[in-house]
Amino acid sequence: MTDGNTTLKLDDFLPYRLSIASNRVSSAIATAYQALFGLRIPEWRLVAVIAEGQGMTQQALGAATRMDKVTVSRAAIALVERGLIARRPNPDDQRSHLLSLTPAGQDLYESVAPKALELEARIFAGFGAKELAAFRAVLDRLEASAAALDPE
Amino acid sequence: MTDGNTTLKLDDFLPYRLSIASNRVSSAIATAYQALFGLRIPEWRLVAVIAEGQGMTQQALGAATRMDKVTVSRAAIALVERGLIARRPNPDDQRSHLLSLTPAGQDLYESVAPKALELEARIFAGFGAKELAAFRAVLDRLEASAAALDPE
DNA sequence: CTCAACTGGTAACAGATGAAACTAGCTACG
DNA sequence: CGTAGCTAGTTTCATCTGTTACCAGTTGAG
Repeated sequence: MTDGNTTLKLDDFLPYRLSIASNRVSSAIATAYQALFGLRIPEWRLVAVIAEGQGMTQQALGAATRMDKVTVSRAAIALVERGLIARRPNPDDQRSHLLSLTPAGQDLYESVAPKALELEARIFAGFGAKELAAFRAVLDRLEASAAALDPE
Repeated sequence: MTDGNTTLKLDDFLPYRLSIASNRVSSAIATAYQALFGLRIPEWRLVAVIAEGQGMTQQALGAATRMDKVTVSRAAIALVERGLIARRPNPDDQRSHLLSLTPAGQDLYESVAPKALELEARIFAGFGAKELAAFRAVLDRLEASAAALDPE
């Protein structure tokens, strides 16, 4: 070491670790979904949320999935094209549609969901319940505090 | 609830939470670096690693930062253009260069590093040391187990 | 009414990122 | 040596994601 100043080991920098870990996990999941169901992450997220609450607008879906409205729009179009979701006109607002799963979409969801849980279990295997709960809690607070800093 | 089947609340799905939190944090950091120093994340990562170990090849930098060699190449070119790093020929291998910080790069690093730590502190404010250590440990194991699943 | 400001959704555009193709240099084995 | 196969780095191309611009429809003030 030739410098006598502030040093920052990248490996000790938490935002970096977080980013790496998250990218690895996302990539593993994306690969699996793509291979198993031909779904990309935004599409799968939409399916999951619509399955819990049929008849939502894209607006609501964007809020629920934290995705941009553009991303939601594209995913929705792709899912309609594949016959996995259907759009009903919204009687309260001509501009928007209410999205719900078609029978095919419902079927897909029912095979995707267990697979998702299994994948999650495999990735998070070897962690204790308390450990995971703590991890989740940190993520939640982190999400809030980072959002507060970034006025985007 | 009208279905009697497996349900998966997206909000309970850890990979999703992880991805959201990570994106928020990365975005906050990217915004800050861009505004303060005109650096993008890959560039800043390179600076940080080169500062710890001058005279590395891009190959080595890629391994250290977990970034693609293309990303490293682009970041290196951008940093050279700005006069923040210099490339020396590698006497052992004509194909590769050894990268090190210029005085300007060193200066920049010395003002970036404290700022980075401060940002990290702010984002992770309100967490206990033990909590953070546990969080870090989970990230580490996660990184490994996700990488193992994704043969990419 | 009707006009201005606003919102849901899409399209067009731009930036970031990774995979594949390519170039130049290295290494090994005949 | 010389040629086949490999590696460091760059370029090219496709893909993903978000910002901006835009259109149709809605709401509220007058």
